[in-house]
Amino acid sequence: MSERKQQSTSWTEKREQSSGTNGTGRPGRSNSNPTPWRDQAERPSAPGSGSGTELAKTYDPQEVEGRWYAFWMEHRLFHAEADPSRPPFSMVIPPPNVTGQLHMGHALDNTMQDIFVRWQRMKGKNAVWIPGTDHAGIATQAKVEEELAKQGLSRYDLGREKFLEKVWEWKENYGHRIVHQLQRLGSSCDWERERFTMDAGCSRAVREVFKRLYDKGLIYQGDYIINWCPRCRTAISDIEVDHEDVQADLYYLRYPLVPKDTPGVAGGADGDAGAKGRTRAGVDAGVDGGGKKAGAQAGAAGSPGQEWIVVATTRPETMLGDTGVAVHPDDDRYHDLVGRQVRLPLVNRVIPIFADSYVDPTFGTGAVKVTPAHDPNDFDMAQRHGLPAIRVIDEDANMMKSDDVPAAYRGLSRDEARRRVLKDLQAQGYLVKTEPLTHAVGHCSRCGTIVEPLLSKQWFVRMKPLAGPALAAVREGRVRFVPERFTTLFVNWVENVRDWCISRQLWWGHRIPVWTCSACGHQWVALDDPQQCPRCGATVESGQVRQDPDVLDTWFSSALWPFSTMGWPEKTPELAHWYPTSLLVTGFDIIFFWVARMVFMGLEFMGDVPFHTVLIHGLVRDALGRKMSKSLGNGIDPLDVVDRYGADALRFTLVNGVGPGNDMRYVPERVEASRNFANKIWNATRFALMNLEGFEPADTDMVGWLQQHASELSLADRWILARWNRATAELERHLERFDLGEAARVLYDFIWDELCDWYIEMCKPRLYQQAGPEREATRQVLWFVLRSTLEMLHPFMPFITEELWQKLPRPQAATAAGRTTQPQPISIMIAPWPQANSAFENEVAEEQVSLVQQVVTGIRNLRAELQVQPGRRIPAIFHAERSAADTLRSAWMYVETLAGLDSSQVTWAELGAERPRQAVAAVVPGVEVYLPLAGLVDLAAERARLRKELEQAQQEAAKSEKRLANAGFVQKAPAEVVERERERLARYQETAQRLTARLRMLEEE
RNA sequence: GGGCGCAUAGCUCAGUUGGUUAGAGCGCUGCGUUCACAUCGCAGAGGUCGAAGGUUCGAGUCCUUCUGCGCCCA
Repeated sequence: MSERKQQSTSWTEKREQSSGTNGTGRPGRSNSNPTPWRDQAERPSAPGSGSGTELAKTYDPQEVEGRWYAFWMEHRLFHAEADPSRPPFSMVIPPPNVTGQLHMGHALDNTMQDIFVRWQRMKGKNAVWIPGTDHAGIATQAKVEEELAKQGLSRYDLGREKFLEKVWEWKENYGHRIVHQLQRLGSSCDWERERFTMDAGCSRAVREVFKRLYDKGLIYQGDYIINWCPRCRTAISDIEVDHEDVQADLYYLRYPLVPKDTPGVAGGADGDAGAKGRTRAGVDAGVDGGGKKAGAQAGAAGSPGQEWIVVATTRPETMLGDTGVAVHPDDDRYHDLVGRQVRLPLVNRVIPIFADSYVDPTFGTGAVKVTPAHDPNDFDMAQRHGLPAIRVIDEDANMMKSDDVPAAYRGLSRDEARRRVLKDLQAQGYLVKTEPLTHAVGHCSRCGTIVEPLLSKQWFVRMKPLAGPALAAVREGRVRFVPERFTTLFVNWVENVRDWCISRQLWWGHRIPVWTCSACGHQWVALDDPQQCPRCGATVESGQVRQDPDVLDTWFSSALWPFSTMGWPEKTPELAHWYPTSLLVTGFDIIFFWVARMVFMGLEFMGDVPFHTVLIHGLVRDALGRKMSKSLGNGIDPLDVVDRYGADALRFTLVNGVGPGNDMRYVPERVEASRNFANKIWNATRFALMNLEGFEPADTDMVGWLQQHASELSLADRWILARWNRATAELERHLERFDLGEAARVLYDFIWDELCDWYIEMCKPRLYQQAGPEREATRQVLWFVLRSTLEMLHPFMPFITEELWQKLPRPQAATAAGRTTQPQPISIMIAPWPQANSAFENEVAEEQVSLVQQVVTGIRNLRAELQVQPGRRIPAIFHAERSAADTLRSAWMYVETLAGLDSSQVTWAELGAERPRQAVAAVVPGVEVYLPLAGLVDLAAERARLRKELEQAQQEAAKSEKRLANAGFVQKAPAEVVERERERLARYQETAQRLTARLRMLEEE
């Protein structure tokens, strides 16, 4: 059953086979890692590269994505070797179910991880993202059993060994589907390190862990009540049970009391203890409780003078297994009855009435029947009071064919049994009444079948000793949850954790490594399959030494994932360098299943937490806000979305503007918006390339270049660098806080609003002018801003950014002339991460462009109101303060172009000069612009418009005045805030004043 | 019963150390095909930030209560 590694991707058929991890638990290191750096001259013509000016008018992701993924794989850019000389960054993937296929939850989870690992890689970290799948015991076994069923076969027909061969076969054939799907998203996992929870290495880790826990007494076997799924035919753990409200009935049953002094009833020894199907609860707890069995005759329901106790139950069929009736100790109604006995109808067993504070006196009659073998709470009570547990329901959820079950009910399904029991109880006068009741019923989280609580012999892990250190780690902040609110969820669960039932009655999984010798009774755990009993020498061959037939819960192996994937229990360089991992990204739904258990196991076996930060995200819901589910059929296949809009668009949609930890709805319009965004970047680059013909980027860093060329920069150039610098710093801040929603928004706004809508428009005049140092400077700025912005966007949209980045010119002269030792990266994936630098700050430029924007927008507004032809150049009259006039004159080219003015018909005057009459006006702080458009001006409309503006300005001014009139504000608020408020007031007052003047004038007409 | 989350423009959602005029996408209105982009551009309309109190000079943001919806645990 050796596991063969099938390294393959959707696109890279010819990729050389790497040794990978080959299931030995040691990541392969056969290939020396070829340097991912190459000189420009050696760079292969980029896939599909052509001259940039040939860029298509719209972006076609289908044509681009596969190529680049193949390129990355070919150059092993996802692969990392542990390099102690560089700071580490590591993540392990939450292993998807090997039978699964990609859904939106995976898409979100993996997009987030990919963003972080690509970001950290570009920052120069020794970054690795270890992928893999889990064997999904029940799910996978069920899949294969389904296949067999089509041929009319069951797994029992094949036998265990043959069946497992089938499962492995199935896994080899179909298990890579989800891996290919992850690759289509662009996931930059180190596929050479791909692992599977049942590969040799992980299996070794499982055995090692089992043995150490067993030897330490933290794993035990015992008869306890567990959750049994009759359809999966296995035990499942508490958290694999989903409680759903069900409309049901509450039945009130009358149990006749045994008369006080009936001889031969009290103290009857239970001669059947230990008989088949009957187990004494409390044995393991050390409580010495004797069962009671009476031989008295059943009394007829209608006997005169008969006393009763009425119990309420939702599961009347379980009454066959009742071994007691419980009431609350403080319940006065039943005080006298505690210690008495009842005779169980239909069964005739005599059982005691006892008091236990678990009982809720307000529920039903305040008296409950106790069925220890089929109810967890009853089981606990039985343990406390030493009552026997009698199993009456079997593994198929049918009534047991045992002496404990009256013959009439043996073999019936639990539902049928309920009907028959009720009928008989009613016939005999024991059914008092029935009430409707909505209550929570446990369902198997995998198949939805109603879970049957069963008393059963299973393996358990003691959780309390493991939970302590985990709590401490979280409380001390060694493991941090983001968003923080998930910490309490974790802590509450861990504080109340119960022992973990780890055995599963399946064939597919890690078989429990416990052997028992029937010759001498020895039981032991072995790391390697034994041939004989170490104590008496009895052999496996003889059939005297047997391995436990059950397998372990899949989550047992998943709990070891952060270190088993790195080669534990060997001491590997990977563990030394990359453990603890840096970040775990997952959904809140598996905090208990997986996150908590990894923390437990990591602390126990590695002596350290498995990760420092746990980033929790929400669910992807459908457009109506419903959970996506198979049964509803409302799931969206992420790959359909990728086919249609591209992986980049899907990725961006999944993170853009999503609040941390919040659920999100999948709305197709949002993907379209992201697709449009991709197209916007595509066309911005297309424009740049059309204007970068013959351009050679400077062979120094941008800060150095700026120092040398500052005087050649235009206002727009200085402005975009300042804005770029802000965006860069802000992006970094959000990424550091793990807030991808805000990070993506920063990129979106910067690229669309500032880079495309303003900078590209503003730099056109210079680009269209004759060659010279100024044009070259602008080309350098355009090139730099675009390229570095692509780099910052790359973690979010890896494909399109790579495609465009490759098409942009690179500083090739530098390397060719040997003037720098810094080689050029062959891929944006390993380009250095852009960093903000104070050299780019420029508040003056920002203020000046802000004025230009206000003036331009004001003029455009007037043009739109007056329906002036967009292409028509119009005259204007500027009244402006000195400084504003200076700014506008120096930025005249922008104003003229962007506002569509005819410069030969523009006149200037001081603010306050006589205002023109037949004109509309835009009023901006420090500037009034008049458009003398005789014939177009509707004075009534103009007055109405100005009045509205005046009203707004007055309102704002009033707000400021009020604030400043408040002594507390002036005294207590920071001086900076007060100063800003004063400026604000002055600005609005000035504007209001000028609007008033203008209005008065127009009203004189 | 306990805990958590959400409630902001017609719709879907951002808005974390409390501080200018609360933002985006989609939708809507008007105009527009001059060579980056109609998967586009320009301009615009649209919100008493669920309700009521409180803290504060100042609250969408912090506290309390309430209402409605959702989730988790018992």
